[in-house]
Formats: sequence, structure tokens, C-alpha cells
Amino acid sequence: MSSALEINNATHPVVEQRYSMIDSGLPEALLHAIHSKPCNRDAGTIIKLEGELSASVFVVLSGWVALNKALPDGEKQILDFMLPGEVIDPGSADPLVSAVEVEAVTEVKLAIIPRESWEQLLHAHASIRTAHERITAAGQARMSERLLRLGKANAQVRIAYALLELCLRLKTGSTSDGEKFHLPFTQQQLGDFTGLSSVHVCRTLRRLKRHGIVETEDHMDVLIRDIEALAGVAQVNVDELRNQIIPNHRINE
Amino acid sequence: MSSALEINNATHPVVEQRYSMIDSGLPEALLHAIHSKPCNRDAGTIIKLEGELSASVFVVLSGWVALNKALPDGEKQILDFMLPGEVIDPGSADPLVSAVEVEAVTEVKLAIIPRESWEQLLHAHASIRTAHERITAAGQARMSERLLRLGKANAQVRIAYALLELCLRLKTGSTSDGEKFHLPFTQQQLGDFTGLSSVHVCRTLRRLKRHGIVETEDHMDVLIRDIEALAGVAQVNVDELRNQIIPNHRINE
DNA sequence: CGGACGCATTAACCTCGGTTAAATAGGCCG
DNA sequence: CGGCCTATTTAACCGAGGTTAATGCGTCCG
Repeated sequence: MSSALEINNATHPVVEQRYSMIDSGLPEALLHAIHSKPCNRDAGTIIKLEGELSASVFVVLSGWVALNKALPDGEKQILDFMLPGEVIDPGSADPLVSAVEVEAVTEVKLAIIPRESWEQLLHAHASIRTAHERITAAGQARMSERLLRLGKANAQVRIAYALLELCLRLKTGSTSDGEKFHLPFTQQQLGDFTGLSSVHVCRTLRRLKRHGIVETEDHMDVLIRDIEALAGVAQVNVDELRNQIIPNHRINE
Repeated sequence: MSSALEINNATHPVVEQRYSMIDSGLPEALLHAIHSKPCNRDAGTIIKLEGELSASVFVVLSGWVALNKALPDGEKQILDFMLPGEVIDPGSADPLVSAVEVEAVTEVKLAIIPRESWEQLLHAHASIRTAHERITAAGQARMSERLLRLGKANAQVRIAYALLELCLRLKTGSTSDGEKFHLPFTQQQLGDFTGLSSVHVCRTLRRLKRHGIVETEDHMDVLIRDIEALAGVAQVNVDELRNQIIPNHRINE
């Protein structure tokens, strides 16, 4: 099945374009706006507080960023991770008030773009607007998948889904057994992302390992041994999921 | 405190404009697009399936709509309720594939607008675009609040938050003790919304009633007796929450 | 080299909330 | 009016996952 697809693709090549704000080929206007003031932050830095004034959007140029939200009692939830090429608009119903906390997970490089410049960019360049709309829709689809699992799925499903989602987002193109990637955060943070305690993240990973589905080593280097089994546990179809959460564009010809 | 505010408002009137797609004063283009083909659906009807082709956006004209998402094993989560004046774009990273199921909760009236017409409308009318952006940002802020609570909060917090959110969305303007509203769905559905079983929704409502915070009667007519206490349980500040999740616009003069 | 620190791992214990089931309470219709 | 259907309510039971705490292990640093 997978080989049939590959043969098919070889015969009828697929032009695949990954939408991203920092892909080559974007209008100079964006590149200019971005490169005019790239901004570096160390791992762990809070870039923006929840409720703070939010007059700019951020484009992630390199590194991982987390969008967090906390209850008054201190419990913190990671709403989403943002990867290079993605756009962070922290605004809420009041565009000037941030609904989330923005945190550098690793050392990051950001473009900070004032909201007005950003609006102008979107207005002037249809390609940027399209890319942004795809990326936003992809982000919402991911949020929906996670909301569903937080509401209705157990720990195994949540962890399996999180690993799969992050794998798909990190690896462009098709995915197969043996995919290997590094998650630049702790099991505690994986728990904050999946709504589980760090202890139970550990228990759950152990189970996935014992079943030969994944392996981990050296602080969150993940190896997916059996991606179909992982998708089975996560209750998704890998190809459908990729299509819904990864802002790619395929033209068969 | 509340009375001080009222006095203040009386002295320095607040011009408050609620952003909505069906507010009076919107350009005729939208009204035309909307009224050219209003579309009715009975309660319970599935308007769009998850994964289905999604070439149009929907504007809710009247009634309640739910956005659902289900796991293969059948567990269903209600991601959001959509109220009159709000816009539903079911698309995912692939704009033609719906990431969610769209269901009529009550009898509803919808405007079905082809994606291209919709894009044109947004392009031609800055006021519609602004309203849409506010509404979308408000929706994301709501999703964030819920994701946080699904991940980190117990049943009381979730239920209290859900009641508060729906109350704010239903009642324009300030909110106080004694607010009364009808939720047109069952406790089972409130459970699908908050990630709880219907039995536990019942238990949790009972507790809120025993503490004198809310009352219910006649299939989900809700009366909020003590909104500050409710907000305390929900772990929010009512005014901040309103500002972040309700697409209103205030101009003090 | 040795201590301190952060993270992962494991076990023991307990709670919140799911499941099942039975009882109650309206609406609706023949 | 009486049967039926659906939603709510309540109780009894149980299990997934949280909490706490102890242990191990690698890394950094004095």
C-alpha cells in the first residue's frame, strides 16, 4: 500500500509545497519585515504574559515556542507548541489583550511585527495571506484534535497522539517506521501539554515502549518503531491527520 | 462596586458595540449574501460531517449550532457552541476538508456562503473583516480557556466555567446576580462539552445548587444566584473573561 | 573527586469521576 | 386516563490517574 503510493508518486510526480512564513520564495516585503529586527530569547524566557498588552504578532524563525495558560491556583496547561515558520497572534476578543502566555521552550529567534505592519503585509500580499490562513486553520485543527482527546481519551491515546502530531510537524513529507526526533522539553512539560502528571507520562511511555511501539533515550529523543500501531493507539489515520493539521499543498499532475 | 460602575457609566456613557455578523448597520453586501439563501435545519440535524468536503462557510442567523469531533471508538466531544452572529468555517489545513462535524442543536437558520464569495466579502468590506477577526479571536480565546480546564481543572471548575461562558455570551452588557437563561440541550450534552459523564454533570450541578450558587429547573433553565461565587469556582474574573471572549467594543467618552 | 541539582523511574496509596443500574419525573400520544 | 419514552436524579462500586516519596542517574561545578 505504501509502496504502491510511492510508485504512483514516482510515475505521477506530486508537487508538494509546505506553507510557511519563512519559506524561500516569499515576497521580499515579509523577508524584510522579518529580518529587519530578528530577536533572540533564551530557553525558558517568558516572551509575553497572559493579559499583557499585545500590539505585535510573532513569527518564529527558529526554536520552539510554547503557548501557555494557567489557572489562578497555579496549574499550567501548554495549549500549543509553535515551530519555525508559524505565526503567533496572542490577541483575544480584545486584540490588545493577550489571551495566552508565550514562552521560549528552547533558545529562539523571532520576528516581532507590529500589528499594523502585519495587517498591511497581509493586505498587500495575497500569498502571505493564504499561507497565514492555512497555518491558522492547521493550528485550529490541531487544537480540535487535542481538545477531543483531553475531553474523551485516556493517557495512552493522548501521549500517542502528541508524539504523532509532533512527529508529523517536524518531518515534512511522508512518515514511516523508524522516524527519530528530539523533543526539547521534559516529561513534565509533555504532561502539561497532554493534561497528565509527569509520573503518569512516564508510566504511559513505559507501556508504549514495552509494546515495541516507541523507544526513548537521552532525555526525550524519540524513535517511532511502529507508526501504524502508534496511530492505532492514538486513534487516528496518519494520512488524514497529516492532511488536516499540516499546512501542505499537493498538486497531482 | 457594581453600583459605582453603573453610576460611572451613567455619568460617562459607554458606547458599546457588539461585533456580530448580523448586527444592523452591516453593509448591504453581507445582508444580501446572507438573505439571498437563508437555510433552515431541524434540531439534531448534522449539517456537515467531519472529513467532508467543505466549500462554504456558515453564518448562524438563529438557533444554536455545535461543532463536534469524535474518536473512532464513538466518544464525542462538543468543541464549541456557535450562536447567532457567529461564523463557522469548518475547514482544516486543507480548506476543502472539514475538521469538525457541524450539528444543529436547536432548529437553526443559516446563511451558507461559498468560500469564494466569503473571501470577496472580506476583501471588499473592511468592517466585515474586522468583525470576523474579532469573532474568530474571541472563539480562540474561549477554546483556550476550555482546553486549560479540560487539562487541569476538576468537574466543578469545568461546569462553573461553562455556565459562566454561556451566560456571558447570551447576555450582552454587564452581568449580575439573578441572570437567567435557557440552555437548549441536555445534561448529557453539557457533559460532552465539558468532558464529563452525564451522571457527574448532575452530581456537580447538585453541589453548585446546594451551595446556593445556581438553580436549575425545567430542563436546563439556569438561574445564577451568586455570580461572584460562580466565577470563584470557575477560577476566572468575570470582567477580564468578558473582555477576552466576547467580541465587544467599548469606547469611553 | 564529591556534592548538588534536575530529571526520570518506580512503588504505595487514595481520590475523582466513570459505569451501571434503579428510581423518579415529566411530556406525548393513543 | 394509561403506557411509553426521554431526561434527571441518586446510590453502589470500581479503576484510571494524581500525589507523595524514595531511588537512580547523568551533568555541572566547586
